[in-house]
Parts: sequence; C-alpha cells; structure tokens
Amino acid sequence: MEAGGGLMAYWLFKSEPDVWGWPHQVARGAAGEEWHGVRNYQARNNMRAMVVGDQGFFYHSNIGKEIVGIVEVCRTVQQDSTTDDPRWDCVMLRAVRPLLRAVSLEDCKVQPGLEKMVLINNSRLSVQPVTVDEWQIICGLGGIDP
DNA sequence: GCCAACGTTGGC
DNA sequence: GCCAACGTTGGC
Repeated sequence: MEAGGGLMAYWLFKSEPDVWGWPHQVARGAAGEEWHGVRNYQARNNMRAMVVGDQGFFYHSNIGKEIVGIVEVCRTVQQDSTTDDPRWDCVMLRAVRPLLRAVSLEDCKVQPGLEKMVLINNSRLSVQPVTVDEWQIICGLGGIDP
C-alpha cells in the first residue's frame, strides 16, 4: 500500500474543539500539524497503519459532537514531540476541506448503513477506522463528493 | 456536573 | 498473569 497507488484508507480523528478544533487545523494550512497527545494503544496502532494520502474525518467531541471536515495524512508516524516516552507517536495531518453541512453524532446514529460505525459503538476511541461505505454515506450527508 | 464505559497501572 | 483501583473520556 502506498500513496497514489494502493488502497485508500479512511479514518476518523476526534478532538475537543476548544482545545484543537477545525479552525486551528485549517490555520495550519498545507504544512499540517502533528496529531499529538494520543496515549491509547489502539488509537496509536491505527496511526501506525496510516500512509500518506489517507483521508480522515475531523470530529468535534464534547462540543458540537459532529464531523466538520476532511483531513489528509501528510506524514507517517514518528515520535510524538510532546513526550519523551517512546511508546507514543503520531502522524501529521493537513486540512483538506470542510463538509458543506456538519454531520452530527445523532445523524450517524439514525442513518441506515452507519450502525456499525466505531464512533457509535466505541465512543472513546480517539483515532478510529472508517469503512469505504461509511465514508461515502457521510460525505453524502455532508454535501460533498467522496 | 454526572456517570458509564473503558483503558491503564501496579500490587500480588 | 490476574484483577482491583484508579483515571479519563465523552455523551447526556
């Protein structure tokens, strides 16, 4: 699997918008920003599986509880610069585009085809996989082409 | 602000 | 390796 060639993978990244929200991410521009601070093995392992070019939803937890934009992995994992603990590393993400309409957690819960979303069934996982079908459904709800 | 769910830690 | 205690997340 490689950027531009192999299979595209999809993900979802959660952040509390008062700490790090979509506007912060957009302000970083093409340079992107480390998705640091993850201290959970499952979330970290998901990041380890990412390649440059993978796409992700940007979700606002706690405040809003909605998917607001699309990000792209622009650097594969390396040590999380906010800790010396070698267990934790992170990818770099850049904002790609906003959804035309935010897609809320509630929208996802009632939408046929999203019953198995990790967002709904494992709400505490901060970096989670999204299936192609889920990606397409949510892009549709968000008013953009997948 | 509450609390259920879940992940991590550390004593044994 | 088990499991009780503890801390955190995040929806409500």
